[in-house]
Amino acid sequence: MMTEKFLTIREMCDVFDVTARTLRFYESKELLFPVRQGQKRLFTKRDRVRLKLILRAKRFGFSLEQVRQLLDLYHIDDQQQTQIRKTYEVACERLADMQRQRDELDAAISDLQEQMSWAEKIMQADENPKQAAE
Amino acid sequence: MMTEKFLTIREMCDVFDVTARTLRFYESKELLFPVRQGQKRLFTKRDRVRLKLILRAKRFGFSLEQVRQLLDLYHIDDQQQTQIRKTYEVACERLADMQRQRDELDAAISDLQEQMSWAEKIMQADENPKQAAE
DNA sequence: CGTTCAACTTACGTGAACGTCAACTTTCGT
DNA sequence: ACGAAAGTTGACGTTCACGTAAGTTGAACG
Repeated sequence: MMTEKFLTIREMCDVFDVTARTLRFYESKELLFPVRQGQKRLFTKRDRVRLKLILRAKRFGFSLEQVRQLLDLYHIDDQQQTQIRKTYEVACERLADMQRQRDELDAAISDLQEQMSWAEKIMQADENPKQAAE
Repeated sequence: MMTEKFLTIREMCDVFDVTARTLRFYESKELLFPVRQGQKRLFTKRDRVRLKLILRAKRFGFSLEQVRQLLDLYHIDDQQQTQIRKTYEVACERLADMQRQRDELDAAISDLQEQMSWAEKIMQADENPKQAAE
């Protein structure tokens, strides 16, 4: 049997460590588009790719609405060509956001490391007290 | 006149582009500690440094509570030495978080750039149509 | 001295992102 | 065939991070 084409909601929950509520909520917000087998949802490969991106982007502080716009870029083939340009522009902005964010993150990491090495010195002096008072 | 030691709430709002409500809210959550002149708040250099970090960290998707813990590292000198070790450990975890996040961000940027260059090709073909139908 | 204006406190309201509970239907194993 | 398990749709509750309005206080200005 080839790699199963669809996942049930429970399988999705296990794989991505989210609740069923979350998946239904994302569907209601048009972030995911599971197909139906009768009443049940079946999540496709595309949904899995999208969910991965959603969770990732969330960790960067993007709102679901921002994520939704971004996701449009990942299924252009489903869309009209006329939409591509607009989507592309949105992507440009998001990309710029992300690059700015990476720069800031680098700066923040450097700052924190500096503070930490400073703290290390303090702790050293505390472990090995020669003259506590100045 | 030396660089003014304190800023009023309004000046803070202008400098950092936040509302007064936000500043009071952050104070109530023990993220900022403006001194009082009578009833009025005066924000110190330290508050300004902290606020900058708060706003930055928020953009990375950290909650205010996470930020509060992080901030403790930046005013060790105010604290008891006994606190340093715990604070240091928290900082280690946050640092790891941030590094993981940077890696993911790099990956996300690459992904997006790839999608965009793909979109560029589509748009090229659309501008310069030789054979629209396959 | 009255008022204007900024800042303050208190408190209720709001949007985003789900959690949780109730009341079904569908499916599966024995 | 039937009861448990899994899935579904409402609908209301909750937490976070503020917004907003109402009423108070204090300094400043004509």
